[in-house]
Amino acid sequence: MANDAPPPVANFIRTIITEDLRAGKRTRVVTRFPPEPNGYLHIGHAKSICLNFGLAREFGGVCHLRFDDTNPTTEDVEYVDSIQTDVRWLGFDWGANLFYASDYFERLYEYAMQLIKDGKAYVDSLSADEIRAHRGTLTEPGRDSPYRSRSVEESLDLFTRMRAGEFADGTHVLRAKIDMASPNLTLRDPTLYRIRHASHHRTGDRWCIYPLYDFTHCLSDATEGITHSICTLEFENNRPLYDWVLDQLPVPCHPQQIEFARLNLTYTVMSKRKLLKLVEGGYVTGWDDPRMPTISGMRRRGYTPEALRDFCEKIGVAKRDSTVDVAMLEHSIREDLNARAPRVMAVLRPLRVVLENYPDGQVEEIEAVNNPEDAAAGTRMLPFSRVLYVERDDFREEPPPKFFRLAPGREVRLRYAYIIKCVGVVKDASGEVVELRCTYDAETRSGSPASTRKVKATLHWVSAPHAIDAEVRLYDRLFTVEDPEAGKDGADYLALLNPGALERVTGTKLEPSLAGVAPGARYQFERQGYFCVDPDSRAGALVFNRTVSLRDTWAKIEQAGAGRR
RNA sequence: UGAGGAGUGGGCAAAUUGGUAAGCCACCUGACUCUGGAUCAGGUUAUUGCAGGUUCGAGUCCUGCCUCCUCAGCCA
Repeated sequence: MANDAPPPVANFIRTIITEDLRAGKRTRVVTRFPPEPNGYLHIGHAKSICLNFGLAREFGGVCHLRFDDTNPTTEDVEYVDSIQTDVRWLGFDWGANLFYASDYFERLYEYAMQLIKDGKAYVDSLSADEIRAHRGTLTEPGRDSPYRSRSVEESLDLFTRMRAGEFADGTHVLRAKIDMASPNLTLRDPTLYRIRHASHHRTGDRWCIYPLYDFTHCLSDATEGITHSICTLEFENNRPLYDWVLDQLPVPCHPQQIEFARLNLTYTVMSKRKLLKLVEGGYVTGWDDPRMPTISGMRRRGYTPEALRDFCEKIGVAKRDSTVDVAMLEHSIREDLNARAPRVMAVLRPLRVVLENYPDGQVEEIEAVNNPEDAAAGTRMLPFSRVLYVERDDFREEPPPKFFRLAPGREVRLRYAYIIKCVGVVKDASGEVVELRCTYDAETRSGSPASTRKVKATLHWVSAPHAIDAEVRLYDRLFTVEDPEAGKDGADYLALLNPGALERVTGTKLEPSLAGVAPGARYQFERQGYFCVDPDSRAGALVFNRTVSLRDTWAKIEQAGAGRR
């Protein structure tokens, strides 16, 4: 269970609940997270999960997990399984409070029958098109269906036969009898039930009529004794209907619906429909592709539940549409991993270095700190030898201003080891640098008394004969623009996918202590970023994902310089 | 041009409910540093959508206006 939460940030929902409790309007807090099992959860859901489970915990209440599974044609057990995995992974526990709207189908049916008997619902036999035509527009009232005045007996009979399977899809629906002239379109005799001869992932073929959201959700909430039914802004228009249904029926309680703004993040999309398309269209490798804003994708990428929870707390909760800078998310994961991830040496793009004055065949054991932020993490030994690899980016034949790293004639320190000096550059026929000839200063080994000399840079390195190979996958933002959905209807978002969002780097050289690490393990590759072992890893063929890079001041300087030129 | 919502620095988001604009992210300095990381110290961005009004005093109250979002599925 998550219990490391920082002091809560004030938000309007906490204020409402606090006031309800104080005034005696409520005596306890029961919330619910009600996903439809038609897709994988994403970071936007994480906000809702943290809100609902977080509020329940904060006020000593409970939070239910309830699947809103009323549309058999789009839902699947694959999704109900993944959702449970994700919520649990995020650190929340619904205890025995796992529910399905489909478990309430019989009760919902009885409620519907009651509504018909009370003259508050009727079976309409108009086609979908006709119903639409009768609905009116935003500025014009709708017209009553000719079937609206059907007798209670006839509606009862028809509804019973709908359930019995006597009619084809689309031939009849059950509608609430409210007001076809209401300025709120959701109140213009909303459809409550439709016929769907489809098999449901839980109820199989027992039903061929399925209740719609507006009828199901409020009654499920009331059935479970929910006190605060928290949902997103687009349901604001539906609140009067939520209340209407509950007001017509003998329900055990009347939960309060409260709406908040859903999460939007820069450089990604957050609609299940769009994410599904990325998966089905093969634009990504699956729901858990590390480029995806899904919980499973982020988990695979190396995000921690702690970081996600911290992020959700930091962004706050309000009623205004907003888009959070992805930098905020990156801050949360860096903060968490900085404190916990063991440091390790990994050279992504190796450049061979030969220490001309280092004895051939000699190998020293060098002690390295596992995590400077955590003394308890201890130290480990690294082999050091005459031939090493350093990062290609750490060498410039013609160093630009403010470049502190290696260049001909320059000295740098090799982390935990010696200060070396570049005395020669070896190039191949095409002029590319393939090797650096360097000398080392034997007096400067880390920890030795004579090692106080300062140099401007410290490089990570790996001993060539001891290094192990790995593939490293570097991820960048999924889209090239901040708001991929900005175009009308977000139609063209696929054209905005970032082709550089995934870069596979092979031939990466790692320190030997990494041999045999298990999928999921997280490390900081010194000076580069946080990485985790991908499940694609095989013995002798490790694959790492870059979760997030380290803050990179040099990259900023270099970029600013490029901009000036 | 119907109804319902929302407008606070570059991005999020508070403001004890009329008392003189928190915090986080980002950005910029400087210190420190065997990660150009982390940390520490400091700094720049706000006439709170606009215009009036009430008041000793308004982000908070009143009036008018502007902008943005949601709703015309037998999706949720």
